[in-house]
Amino acid sequence: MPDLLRGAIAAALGAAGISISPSDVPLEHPAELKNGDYSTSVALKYTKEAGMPPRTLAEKIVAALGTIGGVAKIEVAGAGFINFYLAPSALAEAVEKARADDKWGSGALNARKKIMVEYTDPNPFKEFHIGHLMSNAIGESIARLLQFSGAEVKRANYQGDVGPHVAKAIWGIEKLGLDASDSSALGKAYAAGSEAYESDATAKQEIDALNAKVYDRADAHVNEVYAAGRKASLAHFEELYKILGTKFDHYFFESETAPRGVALVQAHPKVFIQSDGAIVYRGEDDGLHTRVFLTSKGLPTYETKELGLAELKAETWDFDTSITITAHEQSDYFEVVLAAMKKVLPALAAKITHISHGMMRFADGKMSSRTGNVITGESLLLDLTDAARERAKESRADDVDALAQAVAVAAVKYQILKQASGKDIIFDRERALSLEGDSGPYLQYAHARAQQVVEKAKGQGVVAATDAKVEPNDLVRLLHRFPEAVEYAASHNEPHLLTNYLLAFASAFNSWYAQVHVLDGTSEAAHKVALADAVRQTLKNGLWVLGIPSPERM
RNA sequence: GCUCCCGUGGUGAAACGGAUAUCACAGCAGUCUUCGGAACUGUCGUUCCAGGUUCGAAUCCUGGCGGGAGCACCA
Repeated sequence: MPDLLRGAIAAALGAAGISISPSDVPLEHPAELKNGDYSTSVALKYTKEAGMPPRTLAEKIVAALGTIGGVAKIEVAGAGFINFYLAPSALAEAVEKARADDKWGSGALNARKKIMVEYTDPNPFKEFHIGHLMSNAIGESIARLLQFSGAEVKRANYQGDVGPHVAKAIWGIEKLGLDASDSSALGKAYAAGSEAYESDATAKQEIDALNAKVYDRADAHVNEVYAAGRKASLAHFEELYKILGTKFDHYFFESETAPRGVALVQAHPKVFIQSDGAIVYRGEDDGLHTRVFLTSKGLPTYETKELGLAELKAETWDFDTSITITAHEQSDYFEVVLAAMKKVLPALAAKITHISHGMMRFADGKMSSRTGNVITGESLLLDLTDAARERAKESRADDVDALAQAVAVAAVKYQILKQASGKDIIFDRERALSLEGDSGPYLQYAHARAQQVVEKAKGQGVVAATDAKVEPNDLVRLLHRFPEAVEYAASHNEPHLLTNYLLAFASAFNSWYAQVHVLDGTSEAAHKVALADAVRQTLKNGLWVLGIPSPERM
């Protein structure tokens, strides 16, 4: 429909002596439903070229448009907008499509593209913190947006299993006599090592020595502790991915990318130069800043490993695009790495893009979990699950724990995905734990209601059927916008654009549901059940794209 | 100091340069066991400041003020 309208409008404008291509026709969904299903501001834009007032030009365009199939009414409104109102039959068709096709709304925007999405990226031996949770929520949703719009997607997770943080954790394990195979002890060990590194010169030397041993793998005991800790950490992360609904296709580790990166750096002595004993890339030539690639001790930094990662990714899968999702604080770093990569791996550098998300900031200073520790992604999820369990006990769900978990995931992901991903999130415990209003559970609840009324209709033998003669309401008009809402979000790699739509849509459903009685025993029930069924499937699709589970009862 | 990002009701957010700036929370007033109240209805209240571009600016440009991030051997 959008393309059809753009073409017709461009042709009508041509009749008024102005020639533009259909793709340049501004066409939008009016924010207010009373202003129609589609609207264009061409008459306002080209009023000068046409040499007539906007409304006069708009009238001329409308006259030239004549009638369009599927459009019931075209009118000039406001300063010179042209509004299009779809015919009941066209909207009824959308309802039927939504019911019949569980892929309804999936498009061809990224058809046949091969895209690798790298996100989450926690570090073994460290805790799964809130930044990882944010990266996971955003990355998973972008991966699904891409999939839903036709792309072949591979999910990648890149983890720092070597480097100073590992040495700090191993030092802590040894000093505190902790068990490396206990994932919950690793966070404590890292904290101890990290603190000692700053305050104790002897400890600093010991940790630096350990770091070298982790890289050269020559010390049998260190290797043993390292292997146990790494294994425990990774197994624990898998439990979290399962709860969050992410299944990675590829895992990359810094222990693999480091040697590749070093080889790349050493092979290009003109690009990576000596400076104060270190090997650096001078980003100033590209308007950036200098960054160290090999330390004066000869060890690779994150920058060098990133080069090796790019090469390793490309060997693993022949992608068209590789997207990396990280926190905003790494944006400048990433630009320098990309600039360097353009010099040594130009073809590959052109395929790599970076999306950054904001930081989680705390509304009231340091945030603590219920155990008094600094809040992590994991503790947040646990706290939310506990809060949700209280509600779940009074629900109609068969499995209270499963529901509590599904609601907790919805609550936390929604918080992250409701706003533009580049912006910081002000974390408010009360708000994050809230299961009402502008929240993930609100969307789930609307879905569960629709699901249950459809099931009940089946039990009563009511056969759903859309009646094209019924005057379309706001709910139907919003439903019709779903495919374009997904495409809009996908084209910007912005899940929040879909979240905003789903909230408005779920809200319209709840209002409608409060006003009408679906199973009222009359002949109109069939039409209403059909609409509820379309809402059910559409919310389910939308929640899937956000990476949020949609329980049938709650 | 330099670079980048951001300033929208009491709070948190939305708005491809378009229509009366939208939504939620909190507040206030209601719906009172309904096909599911994790819901619905009503109400109160907002674009940091000063210029500029435009038929039209929260949005673009310039200059302030305020906040955040980054800027050499961490990731």
